[in-house]
Amino acid sequence: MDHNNPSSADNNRYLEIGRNCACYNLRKAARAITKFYDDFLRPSGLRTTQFSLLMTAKIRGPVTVTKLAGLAVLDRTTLSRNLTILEKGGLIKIEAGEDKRERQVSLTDKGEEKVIETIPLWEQAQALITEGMGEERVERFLKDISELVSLIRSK
Amino acid sequence: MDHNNPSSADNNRYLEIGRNCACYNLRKAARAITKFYDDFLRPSGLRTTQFSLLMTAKIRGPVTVTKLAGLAVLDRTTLSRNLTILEKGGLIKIEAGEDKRERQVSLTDKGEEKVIETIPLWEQAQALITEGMGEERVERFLKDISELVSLIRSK
DNA sequence: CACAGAAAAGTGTATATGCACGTTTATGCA
DNA sequence: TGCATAAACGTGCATATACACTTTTCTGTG
Repeated sequence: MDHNNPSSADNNRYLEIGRNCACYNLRKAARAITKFYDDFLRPSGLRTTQFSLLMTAKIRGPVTVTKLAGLAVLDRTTLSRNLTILEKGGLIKIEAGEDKRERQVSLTDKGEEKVIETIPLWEQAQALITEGMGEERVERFLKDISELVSLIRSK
Repeated sequence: MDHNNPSSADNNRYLEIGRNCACYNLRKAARAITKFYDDFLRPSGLRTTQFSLLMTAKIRGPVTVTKLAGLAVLDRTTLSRNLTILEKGGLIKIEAGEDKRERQVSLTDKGEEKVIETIPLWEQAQALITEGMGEERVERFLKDISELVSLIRSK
């Protein structure tokens, strides 16, 4: 029972925190899966963050920065800098709206082409995850994630 | 059926990719939950990343940089920089090992105190997540996450 | 209309993240 | 023993992330 080590109970407590912490484990998984997808996407020159943003801008664009940030669960100022990179790469255009405060984001032709070129790479990564975990489980997992985000946002 | 819009089928495809992408949704959730925990931890001056690192170093320390990186699913060079910040804050110490290439990481007394001071803040955040999702579901979710990470690492 | 306040966006600063590459130290084999 | 190789770590660079603060523009109300 380790009577000689007064800190062993504490240590178990710490281990449990590490095992149970939703934030720690979610971040860990996000790092791992980001690397996994990034490795597949590398030939395209896009990172997953950039690919996701292009996809969202493609579907919802033209869209304002604030709206896009809400959709992507991203801080507006973070998005602002991410967009700058894509704009420099000629993949998106950012234009003033009627409301002069707003900036409307949309894909350029080059951006559209890049998305089309990258989708097959994404599919390779996604397929391996789906095969590995099983389709049903992935679906359940994504549902859990989605509800977790809703929960957090409601607090 | 939207016969006038030749791209509507494509658009549905894009929407589906966004809904199904494990990477995108996991990253989104990680951002949301990081902000959630960070808000609770703020009085401590620690971010969740730092708290997690201190906890891991506390449990496993003294431990080498490479080993710690493996435990935290973190690139070694990322960890190296994260550790520098904690060292400057006086929360950890990094000492040369017998093997002169290695650097042994462990908590300082100040680091130990900081962990103890921060745990109640972490508990507040964690409790809200557990209550909101339900204990069983959180457990299942963490299990899914853990197996996803194992799956990725096996590829 | 004028002005207070809100809304949209950007900047300064700091942390977080990982790839490519280089340096130091240890190890194993000819 | 000497040298090729590997292991451990750090640095340069670029992207990702968010908070605090500022600037520009709009909106509603007296």
